[in-house]
Amino acid sequence: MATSCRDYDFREIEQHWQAFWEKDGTFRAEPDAGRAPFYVLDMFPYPSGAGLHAGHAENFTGTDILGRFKMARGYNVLHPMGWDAFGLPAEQYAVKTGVHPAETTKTNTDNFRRQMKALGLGLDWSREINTTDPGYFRWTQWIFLQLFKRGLAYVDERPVNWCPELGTVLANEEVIDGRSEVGGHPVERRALRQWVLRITAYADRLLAGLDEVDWPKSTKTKQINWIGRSEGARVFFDIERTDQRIEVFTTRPDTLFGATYMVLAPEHALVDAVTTADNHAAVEAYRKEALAKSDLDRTELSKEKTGVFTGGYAVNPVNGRRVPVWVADYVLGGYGTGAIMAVPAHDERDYEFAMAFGLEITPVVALPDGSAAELPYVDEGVAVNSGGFNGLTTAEFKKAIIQKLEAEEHGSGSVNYRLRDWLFSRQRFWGEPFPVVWVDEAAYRAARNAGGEVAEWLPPEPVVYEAGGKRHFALPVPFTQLPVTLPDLDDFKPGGSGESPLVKAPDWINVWFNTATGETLPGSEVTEGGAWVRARRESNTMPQWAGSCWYYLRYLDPGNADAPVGKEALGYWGSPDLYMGGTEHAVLHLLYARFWHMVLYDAGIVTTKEPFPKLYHQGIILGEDGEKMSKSRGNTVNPDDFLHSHGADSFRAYLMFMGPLEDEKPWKTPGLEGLHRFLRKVWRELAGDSAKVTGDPEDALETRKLLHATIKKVTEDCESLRFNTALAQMMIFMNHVAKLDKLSREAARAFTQLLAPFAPHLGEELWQRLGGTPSVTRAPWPEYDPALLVEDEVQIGFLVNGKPRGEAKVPRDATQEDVLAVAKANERVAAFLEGKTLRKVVYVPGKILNIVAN
RNA sequence: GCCCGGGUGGCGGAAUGGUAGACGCUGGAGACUUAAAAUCUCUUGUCCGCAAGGGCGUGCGGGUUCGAGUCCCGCCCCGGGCACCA
Repeated sequence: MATSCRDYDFREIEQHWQAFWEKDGTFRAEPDAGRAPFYVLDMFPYPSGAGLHAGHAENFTGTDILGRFKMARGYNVLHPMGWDAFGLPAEQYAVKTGVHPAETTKTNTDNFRRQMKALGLGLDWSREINTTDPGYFRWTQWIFLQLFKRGLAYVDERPVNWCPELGTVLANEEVIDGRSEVGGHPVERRALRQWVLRITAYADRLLAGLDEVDWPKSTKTKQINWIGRSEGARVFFDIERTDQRIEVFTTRPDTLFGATYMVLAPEHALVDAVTTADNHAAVEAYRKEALAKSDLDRTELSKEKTGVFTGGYAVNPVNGRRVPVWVADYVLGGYGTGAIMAVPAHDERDYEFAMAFGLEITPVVALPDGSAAELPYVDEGVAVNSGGFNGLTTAEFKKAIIQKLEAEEHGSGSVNYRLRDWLFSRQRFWGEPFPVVWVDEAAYRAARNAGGEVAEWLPPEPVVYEAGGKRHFALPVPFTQLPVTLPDLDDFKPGGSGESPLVKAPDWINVWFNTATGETLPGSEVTEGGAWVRARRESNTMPQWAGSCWYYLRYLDPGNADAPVGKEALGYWGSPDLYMGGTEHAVLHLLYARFWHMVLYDAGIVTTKEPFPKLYHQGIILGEDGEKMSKSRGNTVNPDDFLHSHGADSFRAYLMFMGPLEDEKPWKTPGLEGLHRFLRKVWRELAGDSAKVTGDPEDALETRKLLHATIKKVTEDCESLRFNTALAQMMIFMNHVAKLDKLSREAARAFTQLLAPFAPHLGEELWQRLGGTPSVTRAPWPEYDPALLVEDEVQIGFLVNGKPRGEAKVPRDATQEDVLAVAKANERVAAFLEGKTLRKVVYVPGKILNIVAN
């Protein structure tokens, strides 16, 4: 039943059809072998307290239009939604107010869901997922076990932002200019035990896979740069008077003869071994100072190079020269080997350092023509001062020197990555607990020897850390014991020692653990011996990225209790046909998710190498002032306001009409009013009291032609997500209809179908009023008749020497001679040709005739 | 500094190498109305001109082409990412 409103009462219409979709189950998706699947996926939102913002609305409207369009084209469309609901804001709110993060999450997701329904999004709510739901994170933990078992998860001491005043670790975004965002307390670097995932083991696959996906070029480039593969060589330099050697990575092994000193990063393990007694105090002081600096300070204060001589020397393996070893913070501990051979003649940083400290500079590369280059010269050239290698080009030299190094066991060809392993733990409450307990060595051996559930998930090498003179061994909480849920807490303040608030639940953190079955009991219970050992749970939680790394799989089979996703569901739906979201996730989320997908591929869970074959970014919507929306600027756009004042259909249509979906563009409320006017006009022409659709007249040829041109344009534009030009074409059609006295029912229905994905409520209402059966999304999409798009007469522009001088309609198949005759007869053209000799004529049928004359 | 995008009317934007500015907004003039709203009509790049029409115009400078917003070379500016990555 349509509504009975006489005017375009969008409030009544929108409510009515939202209720219909819910009752009808219009967007419920079930596998159907008879229909081709189409899976359209949005980056699921973090349900913040602020509610849906304009960017969300743009993102979800775009995918909704595509989904509805594909439904009408006969596809079985899956368009699901869910919540990336673990994360910092809910926890911070809990610390402040005592409200449990789960409660905040519930409130916020309810609000988001309400807003999405009010936007008229055709989503399958039966598949809604939430990363904080134990039924969901049970599988997040299971995937962690897969990583753990494969040796891809390990623990390491890593520096974090530690705020002594707050007694907590801070995320980078909580630190502003070296002080805590809350309270402005000083923040320092402090090494804490962390879980790390070995993403670097997949660096080459992550790089190679980019060739196989249809992604925006800029996003691929960002990932390529982030992975940062570089080819070069590892070279060993023996340290004088010790049996140790320093390993360096260089992309320019051809400059080895120019290595006149070496630099170790302050955190390098061999600093003590190299440093002589005389220099010990100075080196130690420098080291302390450097390590206290944050990454930011270390790079920002880097205008002048600093460093200190260790007093030690190493030996250049190619020429036996003694080279002094320095410590300087311009060498990064985390990249390469944390040590470099310095070639000041051919590296700007080394040059600057050598100049500052008066170190030797030996040029070993000359310009390609053999003449001396101005230093520092960092490009390729020909070798000089390089013994038997003189005269070789850079490329030849690289090959030759790597052979020599390998033969003499002083080095080898090598590949290095900028990509670091993924720091995977957070000292927070509101995240997935790790399915891990810590035990002593005896318990570890017991679990290993028991060969039970626990042993099944153990990695080949134990994961171990040392503290308080003891070694702690990680045991997996096996799959059968998942999920490991969060304990009840009413105080979410940090633990104070740098540990998460979870340590405040003594019976949760300290447990009895069964080394055979993996069962746990509260530590305070009296437990019999046998396989039961004392254990301490991992107190860290996983980062927010974890839940979002695999949610696209869970949508396919959200209720499955036996697997993260069933083979059948995965086989039917496959990968998302389109993944839409903002560019802010171009690197991290999309890289982490690809990494997990590859691990799941190796584990035989998924059958595709890449999770997201086609990716699209919607552009940022700026405030009315052309600046980024922000509360402090007061230029935010709240969808709720406009849904109420202009309606969801107008809001959606305007969002799509603003410009290309992927472009950054400013919001303009008068523009929204324009689209609202357009929809009102559609109502007036097709459904209002003065509607044109009465009786059933035959449309004039011109109207039919325009309708079919519109069907073609809208169809093609929907396929390629050019929604702005699709709407422009629909406006052209309506402008034409406005001039008519009557319009056929058939044409009105076809137009309604074209409009329906954009303005779905109005679409359903008109569709029913025009005699259709809801939902309009189930009616087959209109086809255009190509014969109607062929014009008998075409407009030709006349150009004289490339400048437009007139135009005329000519028969479609007119010859160049015919058209030239018409052009010459044109007054303006004739005037420009007067007194000139015709040199050349270019005729492009249907477009232009260019007469070249002088 | 390096790597990506992008510069078109008053504004958002449109244009397979083929008549630049579709469509929308804004502004101006008018119609309808007692009035307003709504709606409709005309107009709206710039300069010259009463007009017909003409000159100039897609960040700047060159080039290719019968023809360039579109392709090539060199700059400038804006946005984003990375940033001592050896």
